[in-house]
Amino acid sequence: MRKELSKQYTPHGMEQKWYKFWQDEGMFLADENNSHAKNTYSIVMPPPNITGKLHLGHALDDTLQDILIRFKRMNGYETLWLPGTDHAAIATEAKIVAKLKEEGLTKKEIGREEFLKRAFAWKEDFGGQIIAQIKRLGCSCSWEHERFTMDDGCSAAVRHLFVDLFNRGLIYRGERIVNWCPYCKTSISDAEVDYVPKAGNLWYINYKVEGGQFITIATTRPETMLGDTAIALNPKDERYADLVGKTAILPLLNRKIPIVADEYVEMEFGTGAVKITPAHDPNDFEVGQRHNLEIIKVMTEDGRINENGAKYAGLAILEARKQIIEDLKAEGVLVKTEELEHNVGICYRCGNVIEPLVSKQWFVKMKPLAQPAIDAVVQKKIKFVPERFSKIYLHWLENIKDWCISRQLWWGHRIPAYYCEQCSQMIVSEEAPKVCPNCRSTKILQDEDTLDTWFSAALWPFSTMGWPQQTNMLKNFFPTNTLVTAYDIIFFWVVRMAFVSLDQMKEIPFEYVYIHGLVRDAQGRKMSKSLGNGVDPLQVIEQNGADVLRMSLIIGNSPGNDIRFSDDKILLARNFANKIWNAARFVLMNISDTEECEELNPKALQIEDKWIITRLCKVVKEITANIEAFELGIALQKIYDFSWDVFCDWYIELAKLRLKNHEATVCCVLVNVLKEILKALHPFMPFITEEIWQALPHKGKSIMLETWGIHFKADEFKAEADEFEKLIAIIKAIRNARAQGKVTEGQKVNICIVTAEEVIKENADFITQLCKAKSVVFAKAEPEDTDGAIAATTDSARAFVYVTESVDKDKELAKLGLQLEALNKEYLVLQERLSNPGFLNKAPKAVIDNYIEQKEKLAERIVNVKANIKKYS
RNA sequence: GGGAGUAUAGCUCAGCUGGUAGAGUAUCUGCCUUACACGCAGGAGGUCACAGGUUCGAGUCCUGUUGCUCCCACCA
Repeated sequence: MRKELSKQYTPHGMEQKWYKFWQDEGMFLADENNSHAKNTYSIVMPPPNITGKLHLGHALDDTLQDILIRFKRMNGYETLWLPGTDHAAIATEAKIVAKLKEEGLTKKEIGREEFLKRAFAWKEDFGGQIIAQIKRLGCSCSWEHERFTMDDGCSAAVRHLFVDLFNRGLIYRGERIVNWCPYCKTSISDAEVDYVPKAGNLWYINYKVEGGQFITIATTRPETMLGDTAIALNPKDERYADLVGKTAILPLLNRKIPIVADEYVEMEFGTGAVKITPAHDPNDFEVGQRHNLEIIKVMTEDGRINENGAKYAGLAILEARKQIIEDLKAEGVLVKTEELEHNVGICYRCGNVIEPLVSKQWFVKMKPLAQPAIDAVVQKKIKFVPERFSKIYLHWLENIKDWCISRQLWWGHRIPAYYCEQCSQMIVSEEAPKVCPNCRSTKILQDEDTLDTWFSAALWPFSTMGWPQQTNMLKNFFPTNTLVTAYDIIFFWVVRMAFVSLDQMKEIPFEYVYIHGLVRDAQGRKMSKSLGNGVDPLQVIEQNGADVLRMSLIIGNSPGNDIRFSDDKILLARNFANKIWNAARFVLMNISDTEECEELNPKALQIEDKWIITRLCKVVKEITANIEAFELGIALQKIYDFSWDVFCDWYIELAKLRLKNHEATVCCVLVNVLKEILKALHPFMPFITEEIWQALPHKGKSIMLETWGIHFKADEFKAEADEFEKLIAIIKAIRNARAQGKVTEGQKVNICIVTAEEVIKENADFITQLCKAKSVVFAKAEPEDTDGAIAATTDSARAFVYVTESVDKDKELAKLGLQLEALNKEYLVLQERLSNPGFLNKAPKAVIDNYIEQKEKLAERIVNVKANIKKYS
């Protein structure tokens, strides 16, 4: 049915309408029982966390995936795009703690149970919001399979994995140095520590050595000396050769500590002598292990000095530092103080300084798990796009340390380890034991800690498909085909999915890892809350539509590279949407209600039809290859260029001539080419393409279900299409000549063309039309009279443009008079509105700005018209 | 200290396997030719960071230098 389209593209309304339609009609459904295994395509959506709103990074990530999944769906694949949300342990817990604080409450006061209740309520609120926002973007996820990292199935998978790794000796519990955040009161993994340069001091302190000598050490953290259990020197350091093996006296506490030799000490730094605090420094811990040193913890978990710190006990770290410096000065052992800028580890979540400290934690033994994950990438079973990111992945795995998986948080998967209160027996099991297998006691407590968020995230590609059950979905859709994610998440997530999948499934979790960059602001800065430079994607959707947001994120985007998001891009996308919209409007205005344009009759085609079809086939073929190679930015650019420069600027202009006679073939070509453009564009801009599609005569239900690719044979008309380019070339040259010769639109010209090309001679009407000519004649040789003519030359033709008439002044003046009148009227209307206080107060700012802009443009035009009137009178 | 990216029109960036430099925007000239002024036609604007090399031919490949960005490690 032919429908009227409004003059300008307005997305409002169409998005909800079509999204609901697609979903109601079950178009996103993945048939998990489909056994045509070769014909399936699956993507696992990186689950957004439930702490916040959709940001542009998500929007980009999800748009890329939606393009791929829609493309594959149109290519006939059974597709599964499995969505979900992540509980984001530490981040969510921090938010809830902050909210409690507002109410004057603490975690401990309300207790674990109540805390979890609140956390789940939070999930209901915000988890739902982010899903709604993803739908708003147009993402065609398989929503009936939506998952959450802490739902029953995923939780069971987590316990299964933990128990399995534990039973195989790959999970152990031990005292190790961990990164401790005194604010979040939990350990965090190495990857969660950020290092920032900070101005600090390097203090030089004399330690007395037995026998009366002194040895000077340098430190940036003097308070840790309370836990010193040795001094270390480099074995090659001749300055101190005689000191190794002797005993030093720790100032303030007067503890006797050994002097040891260790390669770790750099002779050039400080004095070449290092105090060793195994409990509070990762390197010192290792030195301690090598030399069998005592480990003395002097810090509490909330960042204070503990009872081992003698008189300093109870002081916060910085207070203790101050006091200790004072006391060292008083004792006369503080030799000097230097300023030193050094890197300080901070918690990636709360920004507070990390204190390394020894504590009992759960770890995953990484070496045996890492190797298969390394092999998978080396052997190109898992392929990174762009390839260079595999280096980051490999480098990380080759230097991996054991993974600390326990967190002292409440929000998360509780560690499935249980302790008998009576006999201290530890039981690790998927289900909580009722009685102790050792002493039959029923007093059993579960480990207080929860697991690192990434422990459950590592299972995501298959826990979401029902693992550890052997489901049909797993059989048909696992391993998944593609993972789309940003490069900043490679260590956190990609690596962990890889080794867990290879260990548990004996298969890679995905074949391609498509890495995209970060979305930055117009100045290239990271978008962040503190800078306030974040662009809210929802607002962009509100103002311009999801299609425009999607296009502005994809255009000019190449794999792995960051993109800058700017108003220019939005404008580009909006203008393009409007262009397509109007091209469709034009086609609809020119076809009759009963037009049947399903099939093209090759015999009825004119040369320009064959030309556009050939160009179309070529471009669709290229676009297909681009999408398959993940070059989505290029693919979209090609659709843009073809639609605008080829279809609109040339074919529609050429078609106008034939449309005067309501010729059926040209209508048919217009409709069919437009349809092909819409199909190619659909993965990128799903809503506008569906809206237009539904307005066109068609048999299908939705453009989503159309088959990708062109129905015509690509090379059939190639020779004629090439011929046609010659006509285009001469038209361009003549237009150029007109402009160079300052021939205005109003001035008619006669054109004489010398050419041997039939294609030019036969299509003189097009030249008349597109070059605004009065007449076009052909000559065998260059005309004798070329005085005043402007020449235009191409490879195959030479044209002479004669300006035959000067501008008819009276006619021109009359026209300009009318124009001026109309413009003035329009101007007055705008001015009136803009001086109306009611309007100014109530209308949205965007509307007012638009009016002001329009008014300015009108004023400019009025000035121009007035100038022209002056010119002619 | 190790590694990676990047350097192309005033600005923001494309440019895949080497073959006559592209887009958007800004700018200049003409246009309300009614699908679209969110538009049309035309123009100006680039030693493709620098220096070498391979090649008949290099923005593209190799080596080096410089600037910017990022990642990893680490600084007692």
